[in-house]
Amino acid sequence: MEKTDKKTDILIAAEKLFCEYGFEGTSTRHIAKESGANMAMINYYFGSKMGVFMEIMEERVLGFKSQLNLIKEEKIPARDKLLKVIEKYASRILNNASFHKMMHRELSLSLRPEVFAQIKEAMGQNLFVIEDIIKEGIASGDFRSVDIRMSIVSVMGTISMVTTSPNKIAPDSNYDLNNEEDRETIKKRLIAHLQDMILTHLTKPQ
Amino acid sequence: MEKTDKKTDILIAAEKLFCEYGFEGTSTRHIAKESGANMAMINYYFGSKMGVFMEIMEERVLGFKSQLNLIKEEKIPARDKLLKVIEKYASRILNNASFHKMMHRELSLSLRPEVFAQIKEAMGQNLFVIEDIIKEGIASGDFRSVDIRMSIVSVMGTISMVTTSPNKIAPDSNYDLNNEEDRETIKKRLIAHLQDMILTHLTKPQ
DNA sequence: CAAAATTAATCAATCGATTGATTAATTTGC
DNA sequence: GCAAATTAATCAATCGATTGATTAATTTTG
Repeated sequence: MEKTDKKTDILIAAEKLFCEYGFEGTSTRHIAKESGANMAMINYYFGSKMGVFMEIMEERVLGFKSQLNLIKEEKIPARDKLLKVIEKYASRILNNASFHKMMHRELSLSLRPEVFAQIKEAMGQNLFVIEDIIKEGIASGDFRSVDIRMSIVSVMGTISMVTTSPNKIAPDSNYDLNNEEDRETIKKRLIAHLQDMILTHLTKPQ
Repeated sequence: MEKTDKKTDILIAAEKLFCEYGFEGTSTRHIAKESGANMAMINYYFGSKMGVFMEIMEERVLGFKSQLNLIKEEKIPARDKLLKVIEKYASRILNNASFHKMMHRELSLSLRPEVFAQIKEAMGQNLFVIEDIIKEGIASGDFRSVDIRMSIVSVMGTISMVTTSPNKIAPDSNYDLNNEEDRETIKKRLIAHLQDMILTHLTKPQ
C-alpha cells in the first residue's frame, strides 16, 4: 500500500470538493486538508488552483469522445446507432452526476472564457458524431428531415435536466442519484423515454 | 427624475452582477460600487448578501407561475394549450437567458439547501400545470400514454440547453442571445422544433 | 404652523477572517 | 551529496459584515 503519490491525492480530493462546493467555493486550504497534502504542494504541482481544475476537466473530457466514435463506426443501421448512443450517453452522465453538474456550473460562467475554450471545443465534437449518425439515417430514408441540432439538444438537455433535477420526474418520492438503486431506476426510465421520443420524432409515419 | 431609491438600485446592480459572476464571484463591494450605494446599505436593507440574492430570486420566480395558469384555464384543446405553453415558456427563458443560467448555476450547488427549498418548491409547481394539461389530453384520447414527467423534462431540458449553449444549434456561426436578432431566430427554431417533437411524440398515429 | 423629537437612510472606516500564493527551510530518496 | 519533495510560516489582498457618526425625512407635540 502507501502507493498513492501526493499529486493524485490532490486531484482526487480537489475533484470531490469542486463537485460539492464549486470552484469558487473550494479553497486551496480545504483541498490541502482533504488530500493530506500541504497547501504549497498545490501550486508546486499545478501552478494554481485553476491548474488543478483544468487538469481534472481535461482528463474527464478526453474520455468522453472515444466511446461515441466506437458506436459511430459500428456496422448497424443509423437507427440502432442512435439508440445505442442514447443509452451510453445517459449512463455515462448519470453515473458521474455530480461531476456533470459541476462542469456545467463552471462552464456557464462567462469568466475565464479562454481557459474553457478548449474544453468546450472538445465537447462540441460529440455533437458532430451524433449529427453524422442522424444525417446517415436521413440519407438512407429511415428518418424524417428534422432540425438535427435541435433534436440532439433535446436528447442532451433531457439527460442533463434529469441529472441536475432528478426529483422532477418523481411526482412524490425523492430520488437520489447517489443511491445506486434509484440511479438504475431513473436510468431505465430516461433511456426508455428518450428512445421512444426520438424514434417517434425521427421515424417517418408508416 | 432622480426617483430611483437605493434599495432598487442595489437589486438591479446585484442581479446584473450575480448573472455575470455568480453568487460567490460577486462581492458586496462590487454591488455597492455598481449601484452607487454604500456597502452598509446592502446589509441595512437585506441583512446579508444572501438576502439580496433571495429577494431577486423570489421576485422572478413568482412571476413565472401566473402565466402558465392562464393558459391552463383557457377553453381550448389540450393540444393547443401545450403548444402555447411551449411558446410562452421558451420565450420567457430565452428573453431572460443570463438570469436563467445564473439561477440553475446557483440552485445546482448543494449548499444552503434550506435557503433554496422554497424556490425549488415554487418552480416545481410549474410542472404540475403542464402535467395536468398532458393528462387532460390523454384522458380525451388525443395523446398517447407516455411518461408524462419525462416528456416535460425533455421540453424544459431542451429550452434550458439552448439557453446555456445556443452555439450547440449553430453548426458554424456563433449565436448570441443578447443580440435581439439572433435571439428571435433561435426562438423561432426552438419553438418550431419543440412543437413538432412533442406532437409527434404525444399524438397517436392516425 | 413651527419647533422638537423620532425614525430612516447614508456614510467612511474598520473589524477579524479567509483567500490564493509564495518564501525559505527542511526532509526524503536515490 | 544532491535534487526532488515536502513542510511551516508568512505574504498582500480581499472577503462579508459591523460599527459609530451624520444627514435627510417624517412624526409628534404645543
